[in-house]
Amino acid sequence: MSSPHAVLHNPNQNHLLAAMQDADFARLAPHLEQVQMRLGDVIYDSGDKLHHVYFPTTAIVSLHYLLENGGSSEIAGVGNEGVVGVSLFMGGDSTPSRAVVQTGGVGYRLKAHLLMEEFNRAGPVMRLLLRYTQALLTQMSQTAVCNRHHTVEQQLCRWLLLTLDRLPGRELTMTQELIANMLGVRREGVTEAAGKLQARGHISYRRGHITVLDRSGLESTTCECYGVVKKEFARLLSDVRQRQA
Amino acid sequence: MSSPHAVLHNPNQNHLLAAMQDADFARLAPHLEQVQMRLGDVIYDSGDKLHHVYFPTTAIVSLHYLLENGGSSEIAGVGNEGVVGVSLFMGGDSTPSRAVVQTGGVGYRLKAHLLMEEFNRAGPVMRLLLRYTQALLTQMSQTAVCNRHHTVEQQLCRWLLLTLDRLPGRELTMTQELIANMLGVRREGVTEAAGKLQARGHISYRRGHITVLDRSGLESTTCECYGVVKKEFARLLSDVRQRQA
DNA sequence: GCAAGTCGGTTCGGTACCGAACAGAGATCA
DNA sequence: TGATCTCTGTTCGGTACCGAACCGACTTGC
Repeated sequence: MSSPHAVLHNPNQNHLLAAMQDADFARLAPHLEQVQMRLGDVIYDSGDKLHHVYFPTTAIVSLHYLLENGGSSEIAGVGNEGVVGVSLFMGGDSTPSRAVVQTGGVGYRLKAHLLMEEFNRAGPVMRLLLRYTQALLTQMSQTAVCNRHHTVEQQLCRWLLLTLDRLPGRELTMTQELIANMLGVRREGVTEAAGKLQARGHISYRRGHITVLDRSGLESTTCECYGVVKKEFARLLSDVRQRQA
Repeated sequence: MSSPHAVLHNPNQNHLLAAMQDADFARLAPHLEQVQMRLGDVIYDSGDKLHHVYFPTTAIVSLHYLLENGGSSEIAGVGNEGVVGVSLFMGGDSTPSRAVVQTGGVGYRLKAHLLMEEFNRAGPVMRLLLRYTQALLTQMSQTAVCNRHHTVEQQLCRWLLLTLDRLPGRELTMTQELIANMLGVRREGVTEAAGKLQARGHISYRRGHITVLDRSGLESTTCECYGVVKKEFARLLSDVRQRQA
């Protein structure tokens, strides 16, 4: 913490790390390694053995699945509310999915065996990580239902809101092509949906930059899935104490 | 185990129970309560506090999500390979989903606080349950991707195969209407897909009874999702020791 | 053996999304 | 300034699935 910029990037910007009790955090802190996570970086690929877990602060990571025929879909997203690599402590060393950086930024990583040592104390840190995993599980199942039943426009709103919640401002850097990959639809579908949202004054965008003008407009257009996920995250992780940076 | 039928219904028919070490199982066994699980029974509903966990042996339970507009989808299925109620030990007392009996049969239930006592020993039982949850997580994410990218026919094959794997014979008692609810599609879609499968000689059916005639035919028609889920379950739960009944 | 209920087959029009292709506008860099 | 690349807008035909409706066949129970 001797860097003059330490206050700008701090592990406590990650909600899980901030929620740990001081004694627990103190054990881990010396081993937290700040990493730049660049757009497109593959944190781990399908079947990879995990060597680290990542606690994003300003970065956002997308958990993806790539099909044999080239199609893909986002299964869940992980930002400063969570951790990338839950399969490590769940006991499978790997998953059939892939984790890609969706919004560049900073995160903190921890060597796998150090996290496992902490997890195996079977104390508050373990319970926190399991509660987070439960919330992740809700996000995944909601995605499954949403993919089946809701329109591209609704899903786009859901995705924008979930992403916005993980960012400080109200602008996101993201092309329609990339969003299409996330949602598992064609780019044209995103263009059309985004066009409608812009026409209604909910967002404005230009070449890879989307600005949310009317958040409540998005909330009224999206499906119930956004609210369910948010509520479940709040329910499961609300009681956590937040250490200040 | 004094009943003459004890050998017909035994907790060890559930793979998780059978995989426990003798000492662990011995602690739980006296508290395992055999229950008849009837088609349509709601094990728990969205938001319900869990009082028991259920280890199905011959029954199959479907984890469902019911949308505001009446639509629904299966998120995952649980048979003799698993346990219903993972959110208990994951630390949320409830989930936003619902668990419904999809195929009637027998299961064994355990009071919530007894499972938690065992889980909190942080030993092999905990690790087993977490590994199972990881496999469940794979099933859910695969469902999400499958819903987006694959045809009703492929998904029907996936569903038939996964259900078949949990049953002793090759016949399942299930109307097309119920299957449609599982997959989150219209009944007509299931009728059409099932008709094609029957025309090709893969299955035959009549009024609520489906017989699989050519398993490998289904396997060649289904999408990759079936294989991924099966492989992941095998990978995560293969090393378990099976106690004989 | 008849009535009532359940299950499966079929049809029709409508629509959301796909796949491919192309055009223009903004960015980037020589 | 012009060449090139990326990102967005638009079009066209095709298709998988939806929503509603209806009918026949089988099952069950009186």
